Amino acid sequence: MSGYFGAGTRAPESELEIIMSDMPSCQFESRPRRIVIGSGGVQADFCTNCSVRPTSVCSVIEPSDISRLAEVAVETIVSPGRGFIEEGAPATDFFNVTSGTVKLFKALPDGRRQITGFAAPGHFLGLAVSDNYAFGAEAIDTVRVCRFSREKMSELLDDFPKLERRLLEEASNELVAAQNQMLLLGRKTARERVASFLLDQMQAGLLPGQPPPSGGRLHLPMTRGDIADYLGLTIETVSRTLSWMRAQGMIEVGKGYAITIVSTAKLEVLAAGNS
Amino acid sequence: MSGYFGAGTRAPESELEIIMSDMPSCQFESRPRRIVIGSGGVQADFCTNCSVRPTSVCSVIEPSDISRLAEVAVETIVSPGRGFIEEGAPATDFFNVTSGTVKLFKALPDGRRQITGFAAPGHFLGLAVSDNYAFGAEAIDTVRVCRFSREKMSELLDDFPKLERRLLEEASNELVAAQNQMLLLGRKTARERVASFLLDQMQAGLLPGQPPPSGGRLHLPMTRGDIADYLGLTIETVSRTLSWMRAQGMIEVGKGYAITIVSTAKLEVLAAGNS
DNA sequence: CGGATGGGTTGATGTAAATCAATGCGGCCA
DNA sequence: TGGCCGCATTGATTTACATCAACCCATCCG
Repeated sequence: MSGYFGAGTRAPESELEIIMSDMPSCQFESRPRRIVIGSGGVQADFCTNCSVRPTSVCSVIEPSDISRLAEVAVETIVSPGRGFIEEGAPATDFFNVTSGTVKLFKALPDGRRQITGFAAPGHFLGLAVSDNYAFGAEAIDTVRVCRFSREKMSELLDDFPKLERRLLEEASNELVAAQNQMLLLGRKTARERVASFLLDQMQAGLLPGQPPPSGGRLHLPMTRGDIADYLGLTIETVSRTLSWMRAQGMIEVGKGYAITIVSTAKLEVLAAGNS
Repeated sequence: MSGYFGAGTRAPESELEIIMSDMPSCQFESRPRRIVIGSGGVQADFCTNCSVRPTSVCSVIEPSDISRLAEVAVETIVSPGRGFIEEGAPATDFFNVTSGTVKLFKALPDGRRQITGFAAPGHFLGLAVSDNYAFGAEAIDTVRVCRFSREKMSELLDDFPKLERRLLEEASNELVAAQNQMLLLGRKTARERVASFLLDQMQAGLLPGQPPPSGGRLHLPMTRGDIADYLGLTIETVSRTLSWMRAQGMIEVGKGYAITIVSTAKLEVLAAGNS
């Protein structure tokens, strides 16, 4: 019930920081090593030239006000496997994904993990009511994010009412996705889950800002383990189900992360529940 | 991407309508029979005296502007088992629950159902990006809701910026709840799910506007079937799990809808994953 | 080069929860 | 009053998926 965008505390920033994968393991680094590239003034075209601006929340800021945005945004590069939001940690920042794919997740004390979503370029991260993040976030491939402190975000919201409406739209979209995922997790079979997932991924690939997926060719950046944690299954079940779909002539499973959808229709029948 | 609060079309309303349970079955009634009580002018204290105003989104409207609210709100009574939002139907209205409990759900073509949440008094309903509802809503017990057309809600949002921020807070809260539920549905065992549910229900009962739950006494308005559909289980598993918890001395299962929580600690250990 | 490591597939086996089934109970109404 | 219906509980059986395990194939690196 208290202030929604509570003011966080954070030292002044420069333009570009990099969260390096300087350790072989994937452990979380809550105080990332920062490499500041450039210093002093802000490039005027920093946000103007942003590739995801047309599809992100930033699109509601008029070109004339874009410098306001560039002033408070800090671009950060996160290397694969590295976390940049820790579940339960103080929520100091908001993020906007500008390239790469992020996995969002919650975990139980014993390590069981549920991925609650994948964030593609243009996705806004960090909406949280409490002063702590309700979920963790980790880069799947190399990820670039734009970071805003809660403090500065709050100022922006005061000055640009459109931004608030856009965030509400964003939140509502996520809510709809979350409801779909609850239906999937609570009531769908393994085959239905995987089919739904593949169709969703294809749909996501059709959105602007992504490489055009010609044919039914998908390039999934996440591992089988990630897919399993997203669908509430095990790695083995995901693998077996994909093999089964291949045997049914629904998909082709390429080497690495490539999957080709051969029959959208068959997958849709499956996903809808005609198991 | 189009207008968020699209303007719906709706005939002028009066103050009170009742969606009757005039049929023994529970089938959905998309065109409810309306019984208008009173006519003409609007009571000035309609919203002022609203019991849930302090805890609902309406609280951000200043007392001086409260008449604006009363002008566009229509109170509706929904009898038990009756639906008032149909999944997929055109999203014409927003709702604010003022008494009773509502179940929100999504369904698969073959009838499998997932309850995505229960809405208690003060809860705001109807956030949807598209022009169609993404979920259905049905009264569990006798429910009173305040209804706003999208059209009029849109006007309110333009005039009261605070309302927008409050809605964002509401949406974010729901998002956090949805993420918790995804973790539950994807990764928790039946016992963990039921334990989490009971603790959540106790927590919800402690919030203002609800009858004070003295002791660990809960009065769950929903059936075992509803609980099962919420937790992604079957009726039998819910029943067996409750019986097991009773045998463990964690709870007492009273007649009807009463459950008493004997050991919060034991339930918390269970819910956290120490199955 | 050779061994370690991480990701993936496939097979054998186990099990938690679903399904099938019987019974009890309270409310409703003909 | 008796029969029906919805809801709940409990038992027997089945099953979809998890678990355990073996193996392949890259990539990495000493």
